[in-house]
Amino acid sequence: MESADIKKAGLKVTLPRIKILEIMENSATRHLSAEDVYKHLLEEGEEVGLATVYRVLTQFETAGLVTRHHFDEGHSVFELNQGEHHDHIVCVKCGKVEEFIDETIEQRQKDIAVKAGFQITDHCLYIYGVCESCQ
Amino acid sequence: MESADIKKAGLKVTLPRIKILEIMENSATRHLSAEDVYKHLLEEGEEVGLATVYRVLTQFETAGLVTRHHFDEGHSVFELNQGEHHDHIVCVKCGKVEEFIDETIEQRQKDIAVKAGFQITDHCLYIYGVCESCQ
DNA sequence: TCGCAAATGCAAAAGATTCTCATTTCAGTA
DNA sequence: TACTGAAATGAGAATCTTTTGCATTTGCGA
Ligand SMILES: [Mn+2]
Ligand SMILES: [Mn+2]
Ligand SMILES: [Zn+2]
Ligand SMILES: [Zn+2]
Repeated sequence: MESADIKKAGLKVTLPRIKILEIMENSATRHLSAEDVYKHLLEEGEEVGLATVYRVLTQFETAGLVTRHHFDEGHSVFELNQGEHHDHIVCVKCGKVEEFIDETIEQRQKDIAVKAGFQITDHCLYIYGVCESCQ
Repeated sequence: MESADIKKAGLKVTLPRIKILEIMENSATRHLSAEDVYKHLLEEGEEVGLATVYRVLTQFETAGLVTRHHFDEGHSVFELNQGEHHDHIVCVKCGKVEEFIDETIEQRQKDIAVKAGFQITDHCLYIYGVCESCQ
């Protein structure tokens, strides 16, 4: 994930875009809100506006560089699209997020969509629960 | 679903609560936003504030009378808890929502949670796609 | 290096939801 | 049935997240 990917997406390679990509690559947590990204930028002393963060993340989403999630929190979170599709299990106490993929579930979803006459564009499965260390 | 259910939830049986319950029972669409409910109230000439609608829906959710969903729309939608748990397939063009339940998926989710050391509190599976009449 | 469309920062605006507080309405009791 | 206090409500202000308008800046191809 680098400047080349930004260019490939038909976007100009600008400092805010490079920085945002870097932050999403190097952050300790894979799933970041726009506000999270903005705070990282401030910490690094970058003069990037919050509006730009929102704009860039949306553009990256459109370009397929990141995925946007709506966990039960009232704001979007974004993650870099590296590796393949996966789903999420979220701790309702500490917010920890683990990822998983289950081929059986994936296949059943396709079957369900066919049966309902839908052409799938996307799907998301969120399991909420209490993680081991929060129990 | 009636006044008795409101009382059972430890809530006073008030006119706004009764009306909101009625609307959710009789609406043509099972899945309504707070704004939707509010509009129905206005149409019926009820003088109920939007803030009350939000308050009541949240209370109903806590009491287990309704379920809140976060489809990819930027606002919550609510549905009455009648019948059992189910998941949703949503048309990204017209917004139509169909419901389904798949025992295999339900079981796999439980297995996944156990493997991850989580105690499940809830889960939701949204399939997005284009419905038959929108293709 | 130049020119210009694309991108940005800032502030204002918008959309969804929550909160404050004065007033009203239930629900239990006399 | 009337009385009383706690719970609930309405209206508007406030909050939170996200988007937009616009003047200014910045990549990038010529
Ligand atoms: Mn993920
Ligand atoms: Mn439903
Ligand atoms: Zn936890
Ligand atoms: Zn449709």
